[in-house]
This record gives sequence, C-alpha cells and structure tokens, in this order.
Amino acid sequence: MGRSLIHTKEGLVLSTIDVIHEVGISNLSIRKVANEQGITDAAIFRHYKSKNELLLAVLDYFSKYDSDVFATVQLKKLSPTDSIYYSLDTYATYYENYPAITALTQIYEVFRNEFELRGKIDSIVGNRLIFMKGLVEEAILLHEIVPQVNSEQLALMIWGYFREICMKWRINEYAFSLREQVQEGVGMILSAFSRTD
Amino acid sequence: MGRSLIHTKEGLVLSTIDVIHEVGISNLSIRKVANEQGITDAAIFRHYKSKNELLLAVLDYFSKYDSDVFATVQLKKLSPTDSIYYSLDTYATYYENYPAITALTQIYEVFRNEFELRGKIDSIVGNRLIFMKGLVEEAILLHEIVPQVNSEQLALMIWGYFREICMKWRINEYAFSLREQVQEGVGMILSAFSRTD
Amino acid sequence: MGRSLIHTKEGLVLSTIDVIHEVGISNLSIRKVANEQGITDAAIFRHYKSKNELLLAVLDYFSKYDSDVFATVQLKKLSPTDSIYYSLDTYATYYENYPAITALTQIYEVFRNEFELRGKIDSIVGNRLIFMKGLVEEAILLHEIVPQVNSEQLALMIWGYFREICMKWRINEYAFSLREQVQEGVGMILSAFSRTD
Amino acid sequence: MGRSLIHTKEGLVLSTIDVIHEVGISNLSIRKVANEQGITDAAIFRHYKSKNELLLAVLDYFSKYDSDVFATVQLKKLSPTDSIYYSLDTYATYYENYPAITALTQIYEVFRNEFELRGKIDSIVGNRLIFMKGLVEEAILLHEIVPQVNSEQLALMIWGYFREICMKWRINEYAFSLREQVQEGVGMILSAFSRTD
DNA sequence: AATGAATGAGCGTTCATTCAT
DNA sequence: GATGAATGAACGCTCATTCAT
Repeated sequence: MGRSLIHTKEGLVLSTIDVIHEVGISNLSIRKVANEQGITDAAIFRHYKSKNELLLAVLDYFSKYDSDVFATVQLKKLSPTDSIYYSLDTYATYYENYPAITALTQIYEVFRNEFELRGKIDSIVGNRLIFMKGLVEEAILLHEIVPQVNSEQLALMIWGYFREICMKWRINEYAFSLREQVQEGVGMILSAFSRTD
Repeated sequence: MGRSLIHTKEGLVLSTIDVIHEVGISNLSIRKVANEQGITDAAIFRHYKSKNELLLAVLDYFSKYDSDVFATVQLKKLSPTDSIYYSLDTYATYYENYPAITALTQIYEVFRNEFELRGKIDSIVGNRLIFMKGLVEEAILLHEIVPQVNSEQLALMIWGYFREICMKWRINEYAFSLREQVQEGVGMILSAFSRTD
Repeated sequence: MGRSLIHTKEGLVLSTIDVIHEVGISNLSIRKVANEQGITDAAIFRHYKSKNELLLAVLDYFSKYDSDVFATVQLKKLSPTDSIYYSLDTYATYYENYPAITALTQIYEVFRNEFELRGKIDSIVGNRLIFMKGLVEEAILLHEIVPQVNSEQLALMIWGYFREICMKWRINEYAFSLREQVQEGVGMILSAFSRTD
Repeated sequence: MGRSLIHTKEGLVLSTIDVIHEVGISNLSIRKVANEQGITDAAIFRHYKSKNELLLAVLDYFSKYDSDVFATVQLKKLSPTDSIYYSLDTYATYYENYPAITALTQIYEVFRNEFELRGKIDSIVGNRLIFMKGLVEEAILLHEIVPQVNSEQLALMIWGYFREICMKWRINEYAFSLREQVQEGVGMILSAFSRTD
C-alpha cells in the first residue's frame, strides 16, 4: 500500500519526464501525464496538490541524482581531475541509458519562469556549480590544474560544454555515443588546463 | 507607409522578445504581445498569419544578428583567435544592452518542440557551430591553437560556456558585467588551448 | 451512472437540435448548446471530443429513427404501397410532435460541407433512397404501381415532396397539419402511379 | 465607370456563389469572396453595406432567373403541361452549365435563419410555388391533368423532386446528365397525372 | 475605388483544478 | 485511490465591420 503509493508517485514523475521528452514542456499537461500512466487527470491530484508540485517532484528526482553523484565522487577519493572526469562520465552513462532526461537539462529557463519552481532550479544549478568549482579548486591546490585559472569560470565552462553536447545529442537524435564524446571533450579540457611542468 | 509596416512588424518581434523575457515562453500568448504593443490580439494576425509565424520572425531577428557578426568578423581580417575573442565580445556587448534577448539563448529546446520552428533553430545552432569550428580550424592551421584539439568539441565548449554564463547572468539578475566575464572566460579558454612553444 | 451519462450525452444531442432549430446551423455554437443544457461549454468536451463529433451524434440520432422506421415497416408486412404510405405517415406524425427535427431535413448540404460529416449524410440520404426504391420495385412486381415507372425517380419524387412540404410547414410556422397534408399528398402520388386496370 | 462598377458588383455576386459552392455557406466569409475576386475584404464594403446585403444580391440574382423563366414561359404560349416541362428543362439546362448555382437550391433554410434574408427567400419559394400551381390549375382546366389533383400538392411535388434530384446530382459530383434525368422525371410525373380518357 | 490597420465579439478547444461519488 | 462531471480562464484564430489614407 504505502509501497504502491510511492510507486505511483514515482511513476508519475517518470511519466512526466517522458511526456516532456516527447511533446515538450510547453505541451505538457496533466492530462497527458495521466494518459501515459493509465489513470485519469483528476487522479493525479490525489498524489500531487498541483501541477507545479508534480514538477517540483520531477526536479527533486533530477536533483537527487546530482546529490548521489556528488556523494559517490567524494567517497571514491579520486584525484580532483579524475573526480571531474568520473562525475561527467557518470552523467553521460546515465543519460545514455535514459535519454528522455536530457530534456530537463535544456529547459531550466522554463522552470525558472514558474515562481514555485525557480528556487529549486536555482539551487540545482547553484549546487552543480559549487560542486564543480570545488573540484577545480582542489585541483589547483594539488597542482593538477594551472593556478591562473578562475575556478568558477572553468566550472561554468565544463557544465556549459556538457549541456551543449547534450543539446547536440538531442538534435542528432542520439546518433552518436554521448559517453565517448563527453570523455573526449572533458579529457581535452582537463589536459588543456592541466599543469605541464 | 512601407516604413510604418516594417515598424509594426518589427515592433511585434521586439514586443514578443520582451514578453518571453518577462513571463517566459510557456506563458507567452498573442494576447500578451498585443497588450505590450498596445493593440488588439486580432490585429497581430494582420501582420503574422499565426503565432508560429511571429515566432519565426523572432528567430529570424535573432539569427540575423548572427549573420551580421559572422560577416563583420570576416571583414575585420583579424587572426582566428582574435576573431573568436572579438565575436563573443560583440555578443556580450549586445546582450548587455539588450538583456531580454538572452532569454532566447536558453529556450532552444522549446522552439525545437514546435514543428514549424525546429528547422530554424537547428540551422541557427548549426551555423553558430560551423562558424566557431571554422575559426578554431584556422587557428590550428596558423599554429595559434594546439593541433591535438578537436575543433568541433572546442567550438561546443565555447558556445556552451557562453550560454552557461548567460544563464548565470540571468539568475544573478544582471548584477555583474557580462562583458567582463566573457572577456575573461574566453581569454582563459584561448590561452589554455593556445600553442606555447 | 451509466444512465446519467447516456442521459447527458443524449440531452446534448437534443439541445443541439433545438439550437439548430432556433438559430440555424450557421449560428450554432458549442457555447449555445451548453447554455441550452445549463452547463459550461468546456463540459461538452467531456462528452464529445469535438463539435463535429457532437454533430455526428445528432446525425446518428436522426438516422437511428430511419432504421427504426425501415425495420418496423418490414415487420408489418403491409403491401408495398401501404408501406410507403405508412412510413411517410410515421415520419409526419413524429415530426409533428417534434417540429425542431424538421430543421435537419433542410440542411443536408451544410453537413456535406464538413468533411467529417459528409459520409454520414450521404449514407442517410442513400439509405432513404434505397428503402423507398425497394418498396417501389416491390409495388411494380405486385402490380400495384405501373411498370413504366423508373423506381429511383419515383423514390426521389416522394422524398423530394416530403422534404418540400416540411419546408413549407416551417415557413408557415407549423400552422397546418403536416400529417394530413402528407397523407393527402402521398395518397395522390400513389393513386396517380397505381395500376388502374 | 458605371459599367465597371456594375461589373464589380455582379462579379462579387458570382464570386459569392462560387465560394458557397466550394466551401459551403457556413464557411463563407467576406474575405474569401474578396480573395476570389482579387480585392481586399474591406473593398467589398464599398459595394455592399454588409455581408447580408451581398447575400441579398445573390438571392436577387437567383430570383431574377426565376422571373425570366416565368416570363419566357408565358410568352411562348405553350400548353400548360408543356410549360411545366419546358420551364424545368430550362432550369436543368441552366444548372448544367452553372453547377455552382445548385448549391443555392439546397440552403434555403440557412438563408431563412438570417432575419434580413428570410423575406427574400420566402418570396422566392412562394413565387415558384404560385407559378407552378398556376400552370397545374390551367392544365386541369384544359383537361391535361386529372381534376382530382390538388394543385398546390402537385406543385410541391414537382419542385420537391427537382430540388431532390439537384441534391443527388451534387452528391454524385455531376456525374450524370441532370437535364436528361429531369426530362424523364418530369415526363413521368406529367403522364401519371394526365388525363387518359 | 481600394487598401492597411485595427477592433470587439465570437469561435472551438485545452487547461488546471474541484468535488461528489 | 480513482472517476466522471463540471468550471472558469485562457488560448489561437476568424469574422464582419470601420476608418484614415
């Protein structure tokens, strides 16, 4: 019972992501999510008080993966640059197995236009930045990355690159290996900014 | 006459960008654009046959600036890396004077979900990539950038960084100088990938 | 439950016929049907996916009566000419009790202009013709009607007369007895074409 | 000038009939008539004060042909039954050369729903009935038609048949000769009701 | 004699949400 | 835990009509 409730609630989140992936956030509607899930639109309001609460759950789901990655990386006790490389590889692997979720990476702005969602999105973006900036700073301290680098700018660059290649992947209809490209790209960045002395 | 026609049609494009900036693409409506322009919604259809035709005009306007930048850069006959630096500085300067337009850089995905707009968006993204990739390749040929670099990946990185910092600028409510940050960031990228021999 | 659903759905069909009767098919709107029924326009779409689906239900309702008449006539095992007389008398009686429905007999052409309705209208018209033509042919075989008669032409004549007198009835604001007139008119036709040897 | 004005005014009437024929009375709009004529919608209002005034002109045009037929028949001084036969043959010939106009014969009801047009339609229908009824009565007096016949009912029958076969012609996409069928059908009616003594 | 621009009313339809069952 | 019925607001769009030019 409690289990089936959770199951339904999470099912709705996954269905929502699918619908966003298929028809786009602008054409997302409670009805379409309900159809995808095989229930009535009204039934959704048993689980989520409003559309935005459902979207908040979607963002929670999205953000939860971030937390998991961040924690895992910390546990692994890799070198900072290896951590950067590893974390992005983790995302790439995940996204390759779940392409629909890349849709979310492209519509932060749309969520930001909804008052109730803005805070959540801003914190997701903020935490990603803090996480990456932290790794860069550690890398500098450990002389893995050249000291002249502005850590925030490099963090922005890495995330920007990652979102950009996700977009390209979507445009190309997933026709190349996201993971291989990301490995190459991130490798390229890290070696360019790494200390060569 | 002809002028006033152009005026109204272009005015609608600008109003549309403003409305997108203010309420977001998902809450954009013909009615709101009309209000912004001080006319009735029905009047818009005299100028654009449909909402998507208006949005297409918005994208044309957006893409026209790209063409202008690309052409200007070619004319200037700067070195490839200077061209990269200069073109992004041009965008940053432009966007600083017209912050609303940065909204467009964040919602490519949403346009792509509209069948009639997808082609236009894909060509904008494609052309930007080609332009930047071309400069990177020239730079490699002229030994300004190290030869191991994958030109497309670096191009993706530059645009990704640029869109990411635009997003950060929006989140920070335009509280820092976009231009200065872009100058620093692009400078950082270029020097990291430049030949040091 | 099931009953109340049917009730509402059929109620909407009847309201639609009333509205067509009152303001004409060109001025028919979902809003007006909703008002007649005492509900909101949006509520109609719970029962019918589109305006044309509602109109299709109206035509189904109209055509159902035809099927009933055709079946009843067959069961009665009257002579062919009596069957003709009886069936038109049945229509006349029905229409006298439900004048609004005569509006439908006058606007086949309008339904035909709607792609989704054309097939239904054409089948209604076609079935009526087949039914009447069949009775005429039987009558000829049984020597009730003279053999020189073209059965399809006579069938057209009978239905044409019937629709024409319905129109006259409407123009005269139902001021004469439709049933009596139809009885006289059909009687006149049948005796004119009947074998007198 | 005066001529070109008349030309335009009549051209609009003909265009209106064409548009009704092509898209149906419900989808008729001033704009579509204007396009058909190669002018702007606003320009139509130079010639006709309102849409209904244009439709009134259409009905005048339609009714003018009736007057012409009625007058010509009178002049010909044929026998009454020959007059009936001749007049319907005239219509059939005319309609065969101008199929679009048959659309008008199927939408009297729609015109009747427009207050400003109802009078005109009723007078068209009324005059046709009077004309035909008069011929039938003459025929009875001259012993061409049996005396038991109710002249109005027979007139209704003839017009009803004619409109019905026009509808059939439209449904069949003008695939048979309207004129031949009308000749046969009217011949059939007249011989059925004619005196055989 | 015609046009471009605009309007206000209306249309069919979709949406998030509520509520009784 | 879910449904069917309904609502009110909004949407994109079309229409007849007006008016300055």
